[in-house]
Amino acid sequence: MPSTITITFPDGSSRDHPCGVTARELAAGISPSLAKKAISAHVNGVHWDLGWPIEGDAGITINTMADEHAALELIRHDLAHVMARAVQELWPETRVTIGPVIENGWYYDFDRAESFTPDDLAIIEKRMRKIINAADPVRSEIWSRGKAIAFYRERGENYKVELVEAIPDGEAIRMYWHGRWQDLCRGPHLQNTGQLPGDSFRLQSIAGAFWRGDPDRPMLQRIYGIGFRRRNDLKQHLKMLEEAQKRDHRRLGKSMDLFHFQEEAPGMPFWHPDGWTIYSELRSYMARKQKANGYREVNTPLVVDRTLWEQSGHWDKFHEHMYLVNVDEKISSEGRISALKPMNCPCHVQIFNARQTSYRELPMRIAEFGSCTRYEPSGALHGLLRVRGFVQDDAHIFCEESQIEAETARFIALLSEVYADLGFTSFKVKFSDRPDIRAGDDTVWDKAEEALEAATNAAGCSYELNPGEGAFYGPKLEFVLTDAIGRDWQCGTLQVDFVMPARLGALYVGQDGVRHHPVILHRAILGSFERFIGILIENYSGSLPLWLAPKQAVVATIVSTADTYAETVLARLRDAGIRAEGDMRNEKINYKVRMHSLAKVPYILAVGEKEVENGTVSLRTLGSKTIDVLPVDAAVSRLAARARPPDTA
RNA sequence: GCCGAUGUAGCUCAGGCGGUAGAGCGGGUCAUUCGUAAUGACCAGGUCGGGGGUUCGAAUCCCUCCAUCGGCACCA
Repeated sequence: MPSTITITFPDGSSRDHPCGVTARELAAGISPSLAKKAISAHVNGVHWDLGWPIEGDAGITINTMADEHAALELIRHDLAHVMARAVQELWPETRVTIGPVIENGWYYDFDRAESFTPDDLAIIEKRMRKIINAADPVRSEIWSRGKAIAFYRERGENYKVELVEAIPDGEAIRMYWHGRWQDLCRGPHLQNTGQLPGDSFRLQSIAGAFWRGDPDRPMLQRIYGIGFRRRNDLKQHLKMLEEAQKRDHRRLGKSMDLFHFQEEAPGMPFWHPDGWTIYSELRSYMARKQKANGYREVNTPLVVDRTLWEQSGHWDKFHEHMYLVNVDEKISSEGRISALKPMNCPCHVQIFNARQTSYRELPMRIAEFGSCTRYEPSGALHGLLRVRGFVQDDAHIFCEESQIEAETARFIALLSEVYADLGFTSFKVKFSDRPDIRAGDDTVWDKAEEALEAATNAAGCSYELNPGEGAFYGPKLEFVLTDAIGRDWQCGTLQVDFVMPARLGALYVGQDGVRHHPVILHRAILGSFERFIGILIENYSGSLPLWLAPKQAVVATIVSTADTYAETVLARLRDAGIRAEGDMRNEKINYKVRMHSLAKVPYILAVGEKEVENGTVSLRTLGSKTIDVLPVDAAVSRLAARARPPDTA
């Protein structure tokens, strides 16, 4: 190790320092105020604790609270420690585990026999402020594994023992102290707890979480917090959450009278007329899009004998999540067990297998708006976003290996068009590769993953890796959309499958006259109509584009003498294919405008004495205060033109 | 499925240390005929999620089941 090292600052100036100098000392060398304001450093690009020694030549920047990224990271991380300390001070019997930074905040998992209550959160917050006010110094040391394990054993912190044991050889075991309170942590951290803003954080919720995500290990109690640099940022975030909750599709579904759920059929939506209108419009649109892109639509049975599911491998992996179907023994002596189909692929393969297919017919694209039913775990159900009964916009592309690339590009293009039409211009793409439990040997998986990866790259589609999350029969691309409060949901998917064709005996005759297994591309664009509509409602806050709006226009009378005229206007709109309704109630126009605006009806056509006299309507557009007075013909043709679905416009 | 919370009128919610329930919106009726985000009055609506227990008496306390919400786990 050299005795002196060269430190270079962002302005390009550099100086020699003794090896092992800390960023805190460097900051102090610049100015006392910087030493006080400093929160951390970046040393050769690595986020660095002010107290860690620097042991080689380095470029360094000193961070203060003005450096947003570093500041938020530290604030949230230190708040996690301060919260854990507060909890252990209040309830010393609590064992601590882990507490990472997450988006907007942090969580910490605790093991404690008694449950935390919502009231406890305020108590913990108060204690945290006390710790912040104490401005206790933060320091760290690197310990040997043996010393750390002994330390935690003695204190009964068994989870920490397990964590220390799991740290790979050669990685430092760093021990941190916030005042006298100790935690195992990679760091970095702030200089002292007093650097934390005491008014810009909040404990949000308590939840259960399995230790190490393993359902066979103990259930811990997780406390979530959010933290920011300034009180205003916190307030803004809370306000945003509140606004987001108003967009929740479950809430809008109720207030807009689109659908409901009830105890007798958990996870199975009852679609009301207006909700079903959205559904039907979307389905017609998808049918046209797919037809125009070379898909043939089919329909397959809802109830299928278990032998088919055994053959496909779904029985083995998912039979606990399948609805089994049988009939009264007095009526049937067959004794067969069938299942409601949880997915469509084996059925589509039956259609493929029903006759001999030539390579000339490939790629063969078979689509179905397939009704599927899955017994999802009760805790997974979530409005329309996770249901037990749903319809997939499913299709299977039977093709040769050489066609994977072109078909992938074609699919991604189609999906992008559809998403853009539906208001989603940006979306996440995840690449999920082989899971631990899977069908097919590794050579098949190598081939499938390589093919999908190459095809995705060739299509110019960037993605993030999602290791081990593929389907049991093949790797998949997931097209992910986000709900009102930022939760991710897989909607579209593309899966490359070399396994199912062999299992289900799918064959085509190649150019060489020999039979081959085709490759199956499993794909969906929306995923399920249910989930997609849920996201769609949230994305538009219920104000759907005109072509999807259940009620496109309301003709509202101002005086009852306009009733007859309103009826004729209404008839004209309906003749033009507009979903219009009349409001001839004995109410003031103010009331009607308010009511239909709240119901998010895109157009209100008000008619009173003037309109009757001139053959006009007063057209009011949702979200706008201006009113167009125009002849009925003009209004009808304007609405009709605007109401055309994007693929027919 | 697991941890925790919640469940009162169509909706949003108040109340309830045990003595059989309230508001606002919505709905109905009547009056009002009004010009772009709430006209007024009156009326009807609830076995307080289901079942069981304690009690003279349970919406309120206890047990249990169901559903929902927030997470975790799961997601073909």
